[in-house]
Amino acid sequence: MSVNETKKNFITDIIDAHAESGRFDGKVHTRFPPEPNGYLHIGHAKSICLNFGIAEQYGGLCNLRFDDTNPAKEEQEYIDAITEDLRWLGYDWDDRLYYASDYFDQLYEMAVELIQIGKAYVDELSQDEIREYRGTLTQPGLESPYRNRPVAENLALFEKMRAGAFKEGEAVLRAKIDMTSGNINMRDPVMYRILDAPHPRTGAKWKIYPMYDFAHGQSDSIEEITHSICTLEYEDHRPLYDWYLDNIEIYHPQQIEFARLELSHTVLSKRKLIRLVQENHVGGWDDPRMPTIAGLRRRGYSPEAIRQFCDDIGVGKVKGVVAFHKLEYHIRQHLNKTADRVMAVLNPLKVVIENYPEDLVEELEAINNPEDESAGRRKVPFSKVLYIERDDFMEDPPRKFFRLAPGREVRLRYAYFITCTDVIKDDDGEILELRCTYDPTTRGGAAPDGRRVKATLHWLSARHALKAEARLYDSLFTVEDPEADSQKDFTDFINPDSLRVLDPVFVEPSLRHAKSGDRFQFERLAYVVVDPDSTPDKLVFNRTVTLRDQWSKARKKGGGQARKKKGGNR
RNA sequence: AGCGAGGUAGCUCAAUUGGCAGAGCAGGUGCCUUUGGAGCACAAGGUUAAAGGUUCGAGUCCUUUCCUCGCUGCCA
Repeated sequence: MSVNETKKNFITDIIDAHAESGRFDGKVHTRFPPEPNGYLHIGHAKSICLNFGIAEQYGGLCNLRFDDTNPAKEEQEYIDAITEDLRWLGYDWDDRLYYASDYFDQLYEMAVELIQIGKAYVDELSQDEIREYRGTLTQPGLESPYRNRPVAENLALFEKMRAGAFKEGEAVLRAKIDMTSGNINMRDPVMYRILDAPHPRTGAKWKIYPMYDFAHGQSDSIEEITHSICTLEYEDHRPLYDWYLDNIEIYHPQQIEFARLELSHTVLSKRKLIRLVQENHVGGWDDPRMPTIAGLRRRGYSPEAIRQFCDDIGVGKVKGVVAFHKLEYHIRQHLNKTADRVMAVLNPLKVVIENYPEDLVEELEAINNPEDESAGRRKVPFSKVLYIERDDFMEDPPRKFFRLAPGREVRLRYAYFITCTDVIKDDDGEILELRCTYDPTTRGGAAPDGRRVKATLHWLSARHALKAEARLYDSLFTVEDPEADSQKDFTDFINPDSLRVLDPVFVEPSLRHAKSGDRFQFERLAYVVVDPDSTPDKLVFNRTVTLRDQWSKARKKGGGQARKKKGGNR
């Protein structure tokens, strides 16, 4: 996997500056800290590539740490899925798999320490009262009446919280910082709350759980992380991150914030993704239309393409929206080099070669991947009755349509030149089949007399073709930003044609033993992947992405009949 | 209004830290082609949000203004 070793950005600038000043002895140790409350998505991939990538770039290490401080939301299913996706993306953390919950005992001791030095207190204000006392963005907050309890009382109360003597919401442990701070995170933030929920890892041992802010920095510290990279919305939390570390007086990593990925034509918030799943707008977390890693995998995306994409978009502090077509660019780029070409006909039109012998079957040689000679060659059977794509024939073709038409000659890829001699229709005028003749001297697709044709068509021998199912996926949303309209719900913009199932379609017999996850290019159509729903009797193909299509682009622009604007004013 | 962050090509990012504003993608034009794919070539795209200042020299430093985003969970 080629990674740009010299890729520079504002984070590497910071790291280089640290190396210069000697702050971390030139060491680089990062971590990827997902909360196991959902599946990983393409936005996480950016963070993953960043954290693991930077560690690799500097010869350092990157830990995997599950940020599991809220048992009300977290599940083992997500831990397993996240682990699988990370491995699939190609990352490895050796034995450095950690959980914030591993540190619950130490965190508790740190809290006790802060109480002892008078910097934390047990507050018995209700949740609503705490909100009122907090003040607003423009007005300072008020100190809680419980703020100045004696240390001994705080210690006893905190112990009672731990022992389960309070119910949820009856008491919290707060840091004693500054209720007038312009940064609301510093207005005596909650350190511990009571949660009456079993934890996936610690079970019923704890009744109190640390908040993110009280767990994250110390976890980084315990693991001796040097650079704690997170997204922009934690900028306001950095003073608190620093405050805990400084007051507990332990090793102090550097938090650095970057702009999270925004992608057009999709949503990336866990809240919205979970709604797509729960409201059955999609088939699950791994639905090929989902921007999750599992979804992209099932869609046919490769780890290489995702990593290249992340490398391409870079990292900065400016929020922006990356066009979805950029992701598509990278998967095309990778699959063009690696995917074997095969022929498939999605919408068949029967073609009878009138001058071809009735029972003859020829095995014609086809190139598996013109971009990769080592992919080798295969045989494709040719016979008298064929299928071609219905779109590849027009009875009355417009000017720039180069494919088959009455009287016109085209090439069948790797086979022969054929000429359309007749169009057979039913009573309604629907085209049933085409009659053609072939030129035996053009076997393999080259004309000895040097004459040329303007189009090359893919085809299948009708009696050898395999039936299969094709799932044609398109963008899940019809608009660039489904969240832009505050009057409407993002689900209002779901594309009703985001999945079109074609059954049956026909594919060449060489595909008989294709396995789930195998990726191919259906020549002239699309890149596809074999779906896990496939059975030995019936393959199911998911369309990953279409090929770039100049013809349909030209057609959209006005059928190729370039015409000058009237009026002529500029 | 308070605190914080940010504004470089349509989009995503660079600019050797004060020294000729450059790439990739998208869009455009042409070439080539046994995928209308792939590939190749070329052109275009900018008042660096704005104004002022320092300087031989400013995207970069200073001042002011404008605009965008985040923050008032016992979520992360």
